[in-house]
Amino acid sequence: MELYTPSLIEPKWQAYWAEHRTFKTPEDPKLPKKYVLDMFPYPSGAGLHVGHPEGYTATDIYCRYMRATGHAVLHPMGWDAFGLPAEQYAIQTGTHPAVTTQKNIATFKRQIQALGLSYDWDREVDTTDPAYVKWTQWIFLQLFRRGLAYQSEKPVNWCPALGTVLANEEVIDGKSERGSHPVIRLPLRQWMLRITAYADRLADDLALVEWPDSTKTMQEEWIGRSEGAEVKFPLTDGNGELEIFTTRPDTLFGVTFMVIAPEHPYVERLTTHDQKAAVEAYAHQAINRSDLDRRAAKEKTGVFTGGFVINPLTGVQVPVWVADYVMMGYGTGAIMAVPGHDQRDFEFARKFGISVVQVVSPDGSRIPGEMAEAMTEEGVAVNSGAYDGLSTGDFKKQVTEDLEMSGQGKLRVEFRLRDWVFSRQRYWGEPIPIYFPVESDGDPRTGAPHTIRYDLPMPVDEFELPLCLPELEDFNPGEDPAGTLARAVDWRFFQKDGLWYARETNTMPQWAGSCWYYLRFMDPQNPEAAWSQEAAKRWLPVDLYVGGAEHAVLHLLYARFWHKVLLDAGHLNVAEPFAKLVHQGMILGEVEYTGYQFSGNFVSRELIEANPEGGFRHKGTGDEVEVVRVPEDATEKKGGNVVLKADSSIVVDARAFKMSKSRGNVVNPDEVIAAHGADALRLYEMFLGPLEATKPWSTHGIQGVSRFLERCWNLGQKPAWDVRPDGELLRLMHKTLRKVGEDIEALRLNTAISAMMIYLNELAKADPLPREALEMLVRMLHPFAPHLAEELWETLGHTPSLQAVPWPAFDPALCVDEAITVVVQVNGKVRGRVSLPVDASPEQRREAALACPEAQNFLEGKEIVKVVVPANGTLVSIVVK
RNA sequence: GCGGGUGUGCUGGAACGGUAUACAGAGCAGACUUAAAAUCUGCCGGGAGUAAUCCCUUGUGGGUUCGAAUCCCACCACCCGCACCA
Repeated sequence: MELYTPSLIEPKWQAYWAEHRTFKTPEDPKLPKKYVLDMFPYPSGAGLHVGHPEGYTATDIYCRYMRATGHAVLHPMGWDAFGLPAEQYAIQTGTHPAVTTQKNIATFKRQIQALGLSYDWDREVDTTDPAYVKWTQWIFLQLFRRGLAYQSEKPVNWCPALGTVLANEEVIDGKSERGSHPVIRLPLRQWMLRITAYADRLADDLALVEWPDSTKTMQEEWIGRSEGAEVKFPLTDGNGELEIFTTRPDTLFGVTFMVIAPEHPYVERLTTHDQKAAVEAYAHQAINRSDLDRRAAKEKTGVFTGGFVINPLTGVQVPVWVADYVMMGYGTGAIMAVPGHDQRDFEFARKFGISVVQVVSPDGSRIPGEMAEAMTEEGVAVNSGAYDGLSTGDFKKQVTEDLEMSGQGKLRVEFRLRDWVFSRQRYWGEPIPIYFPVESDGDPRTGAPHTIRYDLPMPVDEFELPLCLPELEDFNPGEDPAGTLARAVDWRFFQKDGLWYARETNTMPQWAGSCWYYLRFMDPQNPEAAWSQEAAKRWLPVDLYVGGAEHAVLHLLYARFWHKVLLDAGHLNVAEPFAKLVHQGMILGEVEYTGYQFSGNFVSRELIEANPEGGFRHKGTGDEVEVVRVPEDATEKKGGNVVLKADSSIVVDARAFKMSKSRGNVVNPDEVIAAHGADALRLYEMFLGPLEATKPWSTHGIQGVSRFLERCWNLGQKPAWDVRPDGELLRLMHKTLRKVGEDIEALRLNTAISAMMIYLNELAKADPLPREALEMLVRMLHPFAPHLAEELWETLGHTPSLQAVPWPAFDPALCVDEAITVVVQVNGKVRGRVSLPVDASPEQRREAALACPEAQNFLEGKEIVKVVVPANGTLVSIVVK
């Protein structure tokens, strides 16, 4: 008998599929379509990770099943290939990022192909390919023409030493996280995309898609729609008014002060002479604090401006303060403060001794004396003049109408979502296809004095696209905030009709390419357009999109935004790009056991706490303790804890961690394939648990599926006979067919595999082995372990490919057992079982249950109160007293 | 702090409100073998009992129900997201 040797059969079938274009997307328009998409990877230098094949295998199984059930399947793969690591590597080594990128793509592609994934490789796209960049830039121009791409001078964290803009997370105490270089808040010219113009539709249309609720919620919260009122508070000098936004206009009678952001344009106007020095010092200090610092501050800070405004409803003069808990970027950058009913305002009032007034009550009664805490819930108005007694909801509606009538306010909807900063001062990204006139006395390339008119952006003509990156020797960002490309003067400056122009030197962020790759896949080679109308009509929306939850907001929100813009521009026909979304869970490293030691002696887990400065310490003594790895076989489970075998009073930690290079717990798919084969890796990752769950990898666990595949192989080598399967085996075969099909459709791949294992266990006992029953196993196994299935199919005397064989149908009549076992419960406890024919009536079940001998002991001498016979249940419940 | 999720044998996990622990892994025992590996067979939540059998068990405590891992309430632990958003 031949041995199961994955290393022989897997390359054979991979070559067969490639040669025969087995997974080419069918053109036949009569077939129902399925567009199944994986989030394409960034081809990093580290190569594929076992996390990648998880989602890819799930969609592969789904696609192979869908092809076998008569669907035209579009299942493409490509590369999200612009990005920082290749550029960092270029800075260090001088290797052009394009070279590194192509090398990494080749590795990724080899690894993905070694998994036997059924992609239509004729549709491969690479975001760095000029033929792709051309259309990314074309989409940018669509945005620009529609006024959705604009420039702004937004203050950003600029680090001159590192020559780049840093994210807020990368700035600690005003210094760069790496190297502690000073970071300054610099207003830098940036390209922005007006995603806020689509905020409403991005929130509303979440109702149209079948996505995990958690992801929908995250997007909703990110967009942060809130309805409220804009209210105008006139300045006491009669010279204008301070506009605020509030979601609680019903608390207008409780306003005891106002707060404006340090950046607010009215700061100067409202500040009195006496307060000028204090306000200026505070504002200067606050503006230079990074957002992170501002957030980390526990205590409220602020300064009184000396100025007052008038409450439009009460006519009372209200003092105006400057405080950094109010931000310029949201609403109007100014608030009415109601300390009685807002936690932040309450804290501020407490600190600065401002009075607190109650204007909402749970039941209409007033709290005697000072309020001890802010009451933020809704209720009934008190202390609010003519509005007293109104519920919060009615009050809001009424007062908003009243303010609108008198021109003092109006309904307003605010979003937390901000416009998208779309430019990067980096090399390895798509150039933004914009140029500007240059006022110059000579050749600006040779240093002639010149002024770039950034206020007059001009789009590059479409026929000139793609606008490619210039060649550079040095990829270092340098000190010029205009970006790396500013140094490529021959590329940057050009002459047209005797006038000088300068190209935009910022590039697009990595998100750009991934915003529309699913569209290019529909028509990837089209030289005339980014995609054809026919392709869009045929394939959109994506029916199933599988990828990590880490993209829940950013990528998925950006892509939806571009999609809607392109829809409005008439290039698309469906409102949402991704009809159904599934996040595969993370695969963690192998479980690790860690103990804590102080001067060589183990200390039990419960005596340890995290040290605020990092590391761990003894709770009692405060001594720093050492974290040590403990081998698994030195531990055992006791009670709810894992303890040392040597000393069961020492509790240790047992948990799995995210795979990371630094932890050294990364599992390399190449090694797993070499040891067990791609089919085993595929099957193992699917068998591990539900697709969406976070699961730890276990080296032992792969043995189980490996054995299963081997047993399938061995069975396939045994002589099969042309006898019809019958009896229990036949019924099990049909039940398994049904379950496997249903489970694949619902992506419950772990339970589909266990159903096949059960079927195999039964099939292996059959003697003689019925050919049909064996062939069904091979056909069911095909989406999961395609190499093995193709090989067995050929061994059984069939012509490849198994992919062309339709999915076998099950017979519902054979999916039920011949006899049913009815469980007899007495007072909710199982007391016996009776066997009855399938078609036994409820009355027969009831009688049989009451006659059940084992149950008699529990019925004797008792009064039967009730007998429950559930409609389609295999159970009878007897209640006695 | 707010929002969401998860909690089941030694481990990964299974279970339309209806026989909890399917299917695997690890472990133990046996067969085959000179031996080991591989393979095959059996056992495998805890407790009591010679046994038939009984009692307990799905993070903890309540509730709804003939019946709860599943539904409801409170709490605990862990994970993820957001975090002065007016």
